[in-house]
Amino acid sequence: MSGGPTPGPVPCLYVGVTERPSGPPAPPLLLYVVKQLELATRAQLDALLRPSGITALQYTALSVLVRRPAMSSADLARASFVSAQSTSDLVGALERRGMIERQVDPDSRRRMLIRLTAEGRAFLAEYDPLVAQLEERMLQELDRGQRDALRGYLNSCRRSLASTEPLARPS
Amino acid sequence: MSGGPTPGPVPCLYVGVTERPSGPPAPPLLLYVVKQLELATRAQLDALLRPSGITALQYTALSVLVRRPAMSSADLARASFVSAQSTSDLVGALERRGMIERQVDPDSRRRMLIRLTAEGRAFLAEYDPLVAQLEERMLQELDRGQRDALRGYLNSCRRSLASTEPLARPS
DNA sequence: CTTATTTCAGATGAACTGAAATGC
DNA sequence: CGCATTTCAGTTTATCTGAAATAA
Repeated sequence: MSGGPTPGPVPCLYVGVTERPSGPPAPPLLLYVVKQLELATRAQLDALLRPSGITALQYTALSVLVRRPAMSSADLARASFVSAQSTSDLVGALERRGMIERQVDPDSRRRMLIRLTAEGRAFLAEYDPLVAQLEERMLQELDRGQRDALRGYLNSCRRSLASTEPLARPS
Repeated sequence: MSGGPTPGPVPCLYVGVTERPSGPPAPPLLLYVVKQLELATRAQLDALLRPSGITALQYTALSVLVRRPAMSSADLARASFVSAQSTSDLVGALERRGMIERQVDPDSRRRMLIRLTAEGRAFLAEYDPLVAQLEERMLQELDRGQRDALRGYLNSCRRSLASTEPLARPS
């Protein structure tokens, strides 16, 4: 607080999210809109994948790993903005499911490099069209230029948040 | 799968996320980029709010409630793409913290209408500048027109996903 | 000795489903 | 009775922190 208790009437503030004296109401924070969208996409991706027993998180991890062979669990953590402990669990689950296999990095016997198995690739091949369809549905109102712009803006936001944050070390 | 086991070499697929024969690698799914951005924002919002004991989720709920007085818990659930049970917990926590108070809807004695308390408004007033600063940092590379475009695209995506989904009933 | 990677154990937050009570 | 709202109880998923073992 900054100016005392102000117990009775509403303190009238002119910034961000709190109330304004008149005029158009403040739009929701983009932070909030992003969260909502993530919630909606995850719910639908989960529903889509439920019969397979693979979670949305595991699927997105596979979709990253297929493009970047020979990552370690720690690499994946850095790429995903989460702790190494979190990805360790995730990678363990995918390994038990036979979707990936790991072998010791010849350059460092402490690291385990991840590779998709044939089963993992087959799984992605099976679900890829459905996921692409979900993404298409999400983007249905946007043309090609708008989609590219959206991608660029989202990456810009991610980069800006990562730049001053210790969680995101770009390896 | 569609054409057999293909055990040895990698099945070569031309859609979405799986590998292509050559050319530029497929960009990450926007679904994934959105998730990453949400993770980054929530981590930072949580860090920012940690001293207050209010979670990022609780804060965003307050930021919605300040703009929409006299909502019920069920209204908030519909506005947030989550189940009524989830918001019930959230609203209960905010009530115990003294941020909101509820009173029976005169039009329906089953409904409880939510109002921010003076304490809740003071809390938002205190943290609003910090949250606005976080949002500003996220958007630092984007000019006004790009920010408006981003907001519009995100809302379009959310709408498109909601339109065919039973979770989102527009009240 | 320090650092990075992996992993185990426990805690927490935040969603879900199912079920029950209440009011319209 | 049917439907909406709230809430209780239990479960699941996905993060976190702390701590330990291993390797460079």
